[in-house]
Amino acid sequence: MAALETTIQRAGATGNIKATREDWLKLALETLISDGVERVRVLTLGQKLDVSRSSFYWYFKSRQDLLDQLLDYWRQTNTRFIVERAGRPSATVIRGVMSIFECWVDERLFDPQLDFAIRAWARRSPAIRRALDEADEERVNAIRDMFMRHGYDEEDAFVRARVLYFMQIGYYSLELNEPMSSRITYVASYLRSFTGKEPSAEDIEDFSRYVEKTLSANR
Amino acid sequence: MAALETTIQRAGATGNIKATREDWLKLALETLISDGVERVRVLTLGQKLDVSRSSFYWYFKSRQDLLDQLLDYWRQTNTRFIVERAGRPSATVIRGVMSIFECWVDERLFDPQLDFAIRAWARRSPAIRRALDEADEERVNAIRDMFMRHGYDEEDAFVRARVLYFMQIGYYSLELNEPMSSRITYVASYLRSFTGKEPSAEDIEDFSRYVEKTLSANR
DNA sequence: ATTGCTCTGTACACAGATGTCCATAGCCTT
DNA sequence: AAGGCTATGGACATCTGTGTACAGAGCAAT
Repeated sequence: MAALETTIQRAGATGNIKATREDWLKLALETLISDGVERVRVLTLGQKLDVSRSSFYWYFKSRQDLLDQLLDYWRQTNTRFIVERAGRPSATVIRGVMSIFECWVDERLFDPQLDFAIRAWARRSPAIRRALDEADEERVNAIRDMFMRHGYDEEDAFVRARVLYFMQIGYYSLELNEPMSSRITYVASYLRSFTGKEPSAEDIEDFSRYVEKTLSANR
Repeated sequence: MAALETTIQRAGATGNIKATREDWLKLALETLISDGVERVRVLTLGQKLDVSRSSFYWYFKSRQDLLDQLLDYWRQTNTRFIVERAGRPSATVIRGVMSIFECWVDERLFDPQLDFAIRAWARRSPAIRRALDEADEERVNAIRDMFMRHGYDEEDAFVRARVLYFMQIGYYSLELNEPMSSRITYVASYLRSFTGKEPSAEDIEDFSRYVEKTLSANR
């Protein structure tokens, strides 16, 4: 993502540039993800970029200004893909759930660490809280609708959507760092547990193929 | 909990006491729960207790010393009750799961906010990380064993334990603040989803009764 | 080569946090 | 009432962070 932008920026830069606006943003995002908002600090970022803080205040109005933009970035990524995947037509529920599972497998679709960082941030900022609540509701509703399209009644669809979504958020909360190979071992069990139906051998096979493809693409 | 201790302490106190060790600890715990470790600060706590920081350094070696004791408190609460509830004999899986559900209903058994605070803390402290991983594993294993006692094979039991536990952690991560009345509306659906079996009317009734009793006891 | 624009460094003011030192207030015992 | 001990207040040193002011470096266009 950033490599390209940075190159473009640097090429179009006019003069005496050590750190571009994108450098600051990118490092801030990485820091938000790995360490949380509290650690996104102008001083620290500047030290890492080996540039003084004036550079920052040239590009950004204040620290708050930067944080606002980090939130915007999140808004435009994580939720969008879940809703899109849940909305795709699918032949069976199993296939529908598999479609959503793709988000948990491919970090280009859903970045759990970023989501987690936002969640922590929301604990102490009402504005973030609001944005997050909206996102969560939008996601659960999209998953519920998928279940309903496959004939589950509204309550059951809602509960199953929650179980599926909350379970995944919970999984990320634990930060287990399991390799993908162990995670997919249990796919059949998860599908059975989430849908109440038995996945076919072909379902499992197709999903494994998708995971393989994704892993090599992200390498 | 704290009212009693505080009274005892104050009674036994010898002299010129404005803030007891327990006052500091209790406020620190509350702050940890509501705002996270980063906000557990000697200065801030002192201001709230209306006492200078020297008082703190009389009781505690350092801020770290205080934090260590907060972790100990957590160690001795949350995990213990989950394991205990999961280990109780139960006539059916449904009853077994209900037994664990009690922890999610009664904050005297499991304090989700505290657990969450520890989880956030673990992100930036390897020592906390280790303690938390151990606790998570212990909890999942206890739930898995419960499923196995009711005839689920090991893999299925393990996945169901994870779904149940992760789903709950995920639920807390979202911090929905739903009233208990809406939460119990879906109990039947959750039981069905978690066990793959149909709860009886009596099961649901008994659980509602338990919730009622707990709510009034915690009031 | 001069001018102008963009970006950077240095310095300053200020706020909030930790930890240490030491005098002493206030109760308890004798 | 005097002394002793516990707990507290206030001062000081130090560190980390934000934000502002301003001079000036370095390239680009003229």
